[in-house]
Amino acid sequence: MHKEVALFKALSDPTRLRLAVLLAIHGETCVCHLAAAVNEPDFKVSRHLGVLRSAGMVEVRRDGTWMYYQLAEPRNDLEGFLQDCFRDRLISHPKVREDLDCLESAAVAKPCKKIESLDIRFNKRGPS
Amino acid sequence: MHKEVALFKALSDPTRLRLAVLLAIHGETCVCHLAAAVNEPDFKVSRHLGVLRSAGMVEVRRDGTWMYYQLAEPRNDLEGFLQDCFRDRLISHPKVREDLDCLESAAVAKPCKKIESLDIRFNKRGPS
DNA sequence: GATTTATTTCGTTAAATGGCGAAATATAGG
DNA sequence: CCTATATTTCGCCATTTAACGAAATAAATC
Repeated sequence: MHKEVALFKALSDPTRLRLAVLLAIHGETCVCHLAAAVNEPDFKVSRHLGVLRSAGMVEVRRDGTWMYYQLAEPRNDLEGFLQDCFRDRLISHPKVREDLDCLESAAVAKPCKKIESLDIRFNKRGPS
Repeated sequence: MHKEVALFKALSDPTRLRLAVLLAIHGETCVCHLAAAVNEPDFKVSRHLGVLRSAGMVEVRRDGTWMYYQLAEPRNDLEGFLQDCFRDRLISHPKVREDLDCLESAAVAKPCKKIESLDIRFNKRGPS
């Protein structure tokens, strides 16, 4: 049951849980915006994302200087439900709503380049 | 989200996860049988059960010198699903099956008193 | 009082976390 | 091409937290 233990351990830190919930609700997001959302230094958020990645919970994609993280495809019922739960239930949690507001503000104040161009092309807000 | 973090932290140890799964499948069980099931010393199992209790995952009932633990009633969707998942999915996990075999052997070798009398009265195996 | 079961305490060891600075990676400008 | 800048990650160390083993303690029974 090493895999299940690793999954629970990855979610057993408040910052990591907040990051996982944000990714579940908001979708693909760059590190700097996540850092603004949870109000923690970049290097700390980066390290926590690394832990989530080691547990197989998130995937990362590079675009220029930015690294975009998103939840990985669920590998079993447990992971699938947790993602559903994060997206559908925890969205009403006060702390999550607060984080989402900070994320939105950060995305408006300093939109990442690639996303910005997407905004222009498709006339809608990008994933980050 | 302290409560969710505490829940995940409680399940982020291999021994505790095994104990939680055993309780989900087998129902109310005394400490000595749980210790035999996971093949760990009593004091260690007792401590881990204490952690699960602090997280609100399990309840305890005293009967003579025995302490009977069982999963607490789920307080939300997350806890409810996890219990369902433990009971219905992880039952096929090799380690869990092995633990269940050890639990069964221990219950037969040294049945607890109260349960033994229940066996006689109802002519079926008790919860432990 | 002795025995059984379970929990707690204490000291040690291992692991996780956080902060700071440096190093990688990529972009932009001259 | 070189430098400057922005974003992210890594290395190192200090601090905190968690887990373990052995013995001591508590609670109930015989």
